[in-house]
Amino acid sequence: MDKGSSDADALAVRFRIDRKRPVSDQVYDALKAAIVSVRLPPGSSVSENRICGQFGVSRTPVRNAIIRLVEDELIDVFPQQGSFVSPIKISSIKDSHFIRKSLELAVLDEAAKVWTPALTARTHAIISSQKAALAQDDFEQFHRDDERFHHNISISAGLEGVWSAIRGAKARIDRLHRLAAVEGRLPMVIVEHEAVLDALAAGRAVEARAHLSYHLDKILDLQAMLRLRYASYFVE
Amino acid sequence: MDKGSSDADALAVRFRIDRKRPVSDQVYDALKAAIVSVRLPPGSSVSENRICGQFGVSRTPVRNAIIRLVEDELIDVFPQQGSFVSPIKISSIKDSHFIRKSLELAVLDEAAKVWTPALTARTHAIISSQKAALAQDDFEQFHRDDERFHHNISISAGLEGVWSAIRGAKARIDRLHRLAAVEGRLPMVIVEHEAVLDALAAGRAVEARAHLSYHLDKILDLQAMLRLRYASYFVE
DNA sequence: GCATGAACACTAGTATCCAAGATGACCGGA
DNA sequence: TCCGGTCATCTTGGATACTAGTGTTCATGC
Repeated sequence: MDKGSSDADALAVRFRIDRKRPVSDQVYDALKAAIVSVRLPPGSSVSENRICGQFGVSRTPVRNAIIRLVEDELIDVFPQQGSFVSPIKISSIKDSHFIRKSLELAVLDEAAKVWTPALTARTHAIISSQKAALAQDDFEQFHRDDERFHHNISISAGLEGVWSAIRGAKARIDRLHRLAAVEGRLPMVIVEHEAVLDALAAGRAVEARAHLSYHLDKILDLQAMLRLRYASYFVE
Repeated sequence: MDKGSSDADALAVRFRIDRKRPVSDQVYDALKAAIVSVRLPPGSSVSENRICGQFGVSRTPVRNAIIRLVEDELIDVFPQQGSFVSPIKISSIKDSHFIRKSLELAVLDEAAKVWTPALTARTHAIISSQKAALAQDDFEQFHRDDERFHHNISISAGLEGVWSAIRGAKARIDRLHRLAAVEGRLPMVIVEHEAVLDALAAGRAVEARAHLSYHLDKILDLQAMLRLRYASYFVE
C-alpha cells in the first residue's frame, strides 16, 4: 500500500503560513482545497508527520485540521496505520446528493418568494464572472464562481445558515464535479445556471425549481462514466 | 463572568474512562450528551483544564473533543479567554429547523414509497418503548426513543447517510426540546408520532407529511415561551 | 526455494511543556 | 473616592516527548 510516495508532490503548494491567523485553520483550508480539487486524489496518504514537515508547523495544528476533515468525511484515519484521503463512496454520493438537492430546492422556494430585480442583477454578475473565467481557462475561478452562484441563492433567501449544511454535502460530491470538468461539462453548467436565473427573474418558481433539479441531477448521470474512468478513486 | 464555579458540578457524571476506546470519542460523547440535555446550560464554562481534571485525562483528547463540538456549533471558543457552551441563537434555530424539516420531509417521502407492514411493526415497537419510558418518568430513555423514531424513518428509506445530517441539525435544536419537556409537552409527542405512523401504514403519504410537518413545527411555537422563561440561555 | 519470526520503521493517540494574550484584582497616587 | 497602572493568574494555541500498535522487511531455519 505505497500510496504516499509521489502524492507528496501533489500537495507541493509551497504554502506560506501567516502567523497572524490560527495555523490550524490555514492547514485545514489548504488541505480541504487540495482534496476537493483532487490535487490530493482519493487514497493519498495524509501522514501527519509529512504534512507538518511541508507546512513547517508542529503536529498539533495538523491534527486539529485532520480532525475537522474527518468530520467532513474527506479523510479517513486508521489508528496506528495512517490517514488517507477518503475514496469516493458511491453510497455516500447518493446520500450527499439527496441532502444537497433537498436543501437547495427548499432554499430556492424561499428565495423565489422574496426575489427582486436587484438579486437578479447580482446573480447575473456572478454568471458573467463565471463566463469570463471559463473563457480564460481559469478553472479555479470558475469553481469559485460556481460556489458563489449557489451560495448566493441561500443568502438571497435569508437562509445563510443553511448554506453551511449545503456546503458540507457539496464538498463530498465536488470531487465528482472536478473530475467532470475535464470532460467538457463546464459550458453546460453556465447554461443551466442561466436557466435557473431566468426563471427566478420571471417569477416562475416552479420552473426555476425544475431547472435547478435538472442541474443538480446532471452530475449523477456522469457518475457511471467517471467511475469507469477513475476506477481507483471509487469504492462500493 | 464567573460562569464556571457551580457549572462544574453539573457535569459531575463521575465518568469512567474505558481505556479500550479512544478517549477523545468518550469525552466528545459525554460532553455532547451533557450539553444537549442542558445539564451543561448555555454559557457554562468548558475550561479544558477543568474538564481534563474531571475526566482524569490530559488536555489533548479534551481539545480534540472540543474541536468537534465547535464544528457542531455546540461550543464557542474564545482564544485566551475560554470555551463556553453556545447560547441558543434564535437565528440559528430558524436555520437548523429549516434544515431538519426539509430533510426529514424529503426522507419521509422516500420512506413512504417503500413502506411495508414490517416497518410499521418496527416503528410501533419504538413508540411503545417511548410510552413505557414516559410512564416511568424515564426522560433519558424517552429522548433516546424519540431519536430512534426519527432515525428509523431514514433507515427505512434507505437513506442512512442523510440521518447524520439530520442529527447534526437536530442537535442544535434539541436543547429546546429538553426545555420544552419540563413544560409537559411529552405526551403530545407520542400522539404526533402515532399520527405519522398511522398515515404511513395506511399508505397516505401526503397525510404523513402533514403530520410530520406539524410535529416538527410544534417546537417553534414553544420557542417564544421558552425564550422568556430561560432568557439567559438565548441570544439575538 | 519457501515459510517463519524477529527487528525495525512508521503510524496515530496521548501527555506534558512553553508561549502569548486577556482578565481581573490589587495597590498607589491624585 | 476615583482613576490608572501593574502584576498574578487563567485561558487557549502550538511544540515536543513518549506510548503502543501496525506493516514491512530481512534474516534465519527448514
